Amino acid sequence: MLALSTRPVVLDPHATVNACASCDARPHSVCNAIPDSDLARLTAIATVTHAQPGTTFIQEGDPATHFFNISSGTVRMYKLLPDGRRQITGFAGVGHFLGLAVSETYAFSAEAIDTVRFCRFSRARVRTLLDDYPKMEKRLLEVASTELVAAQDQMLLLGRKTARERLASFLMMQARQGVMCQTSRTRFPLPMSRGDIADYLGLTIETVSRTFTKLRAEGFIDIPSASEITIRAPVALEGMASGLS
Amino acid sequence: MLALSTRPVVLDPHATVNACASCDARPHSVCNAIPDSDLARLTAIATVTHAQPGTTFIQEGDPATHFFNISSGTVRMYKLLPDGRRQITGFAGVGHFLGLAVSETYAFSAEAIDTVRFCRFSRARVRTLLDDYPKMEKRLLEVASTELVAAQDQMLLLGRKTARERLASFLMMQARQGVMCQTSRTRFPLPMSRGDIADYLGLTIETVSRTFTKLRAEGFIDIPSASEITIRAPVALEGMASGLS
DNA sequence: CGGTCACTTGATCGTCTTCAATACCAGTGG
DNA sequence: CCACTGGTATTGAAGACGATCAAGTGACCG
Repeated sequence: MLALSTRPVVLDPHATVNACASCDARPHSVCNAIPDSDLARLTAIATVTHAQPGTTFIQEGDPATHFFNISSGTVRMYKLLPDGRRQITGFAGVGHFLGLAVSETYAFSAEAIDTVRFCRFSRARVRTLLDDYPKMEKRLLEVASTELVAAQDQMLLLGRKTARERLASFLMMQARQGVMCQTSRTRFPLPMSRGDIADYLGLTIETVSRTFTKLRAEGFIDIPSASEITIRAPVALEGMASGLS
Repeated sequence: MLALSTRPVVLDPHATVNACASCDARPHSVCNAIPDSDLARLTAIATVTHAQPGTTFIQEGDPATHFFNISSGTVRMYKLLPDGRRQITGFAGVGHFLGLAVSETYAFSAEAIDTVRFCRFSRARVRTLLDDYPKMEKRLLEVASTELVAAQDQMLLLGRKTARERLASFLMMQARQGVMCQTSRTRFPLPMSRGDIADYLGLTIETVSRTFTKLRAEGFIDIPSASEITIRAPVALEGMASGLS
């Protein structure tokens, strides 16, 4: 439950020539379904954009006009109840594809946590692109299926796990996906605040903080700074995450 | 949290000639992406099957060899923690497509609640079918996207709503999708038990029962029998469901 | 009828929330 | 260099919502 930032200030688009070819996100993204030779077509419909920390660039309920593809930074996706209660449905990093939906409006909001670079595609244009590249449609289906599985895991977490188990699950998840860009296998940054973590795990800031402190006191983790974590007992934490505590 | 039924007794498959053409589920299902003229191809790879109440026909962790398409009855999908805590991730009815996943194993289990009729398709065969019918792939992507949106709603419910709000959300959801097959717009059956509802909403049986009783005492609903509900104040309940209580 | 099973209701308990105070940290300006 | 500020994180004490434990009710069925 957190205060909201102001509405999306529009961002600073700048045209780019064949940006897709040199995009950092390409290897991790659905874009790799399009062969290098045809990359110009993708570049043609993409608008490269930045969002400053705290900027809302997708607003739940707004007409769903664009798709987004994150090329750097971290995004939080969330839904709100009228009284301000917030549920973060996921964090999106490099290569993540946002905006998949049948509905005419976005089903969630998305905010930049740190500075985020991303590509924006008009839905209509992507649709025509998809017709020519069934492989890309296959990739999207894969992505959607994978997210669905992750969503089911999250339901198990939110519905049935204790605060301790939730934190352990969260940390192991971060550790797993952090490995790619980390030197140390056990130490990684947490780009999001305690409030974000709380709203992602269905807890309060205080419970998150207390549970972190306890896990540290018990020797499972270390907390060099508020936004950095070291895993001390990965196996034990993995067990805890899956409910064997 | 409920006791588990025994492992899947295998079911009674019986070959059928062009079953798909007369299938009740077809209008509601992804199958309708395949033109009537080519329906024989679909029938050729489908195996029509029944499952008795309580039968587990998909087991989390088993090799994911088949897709399923429900033609009648209701199914519960769920995940378990090692100590038996259960989270029901969804109920699947007529036309629902199960088994979408990239992974080599099923991410959830599925059990028949009442007697369920469904078609079973080998994944490999469906894959080749998809290559010939890109329209079907599009439909699958739509289905996956829709489920993803529903999953996000469920995360909001599990992470941030009160017991009261969860029950209200659940009832309105049932009412919405029940309308299709119901005569009365306000009265509908609940095929699932209190235990199922509890495990779907992240509550206990007792809390579900108490909350139902309270909602009835307050005049929002009526409970003609344990497995039937009448909505008395749909607008108020809808508000409650979205957190305006 | 007696037995089973699901559901309901009641009393107590515990985990997480809420409310409140304090600590910490980075940035700013005296 | 240090005081001041605003924001975030931590810690403590009290409270509440839902869980747990336990008993009671009712329906269905042999």
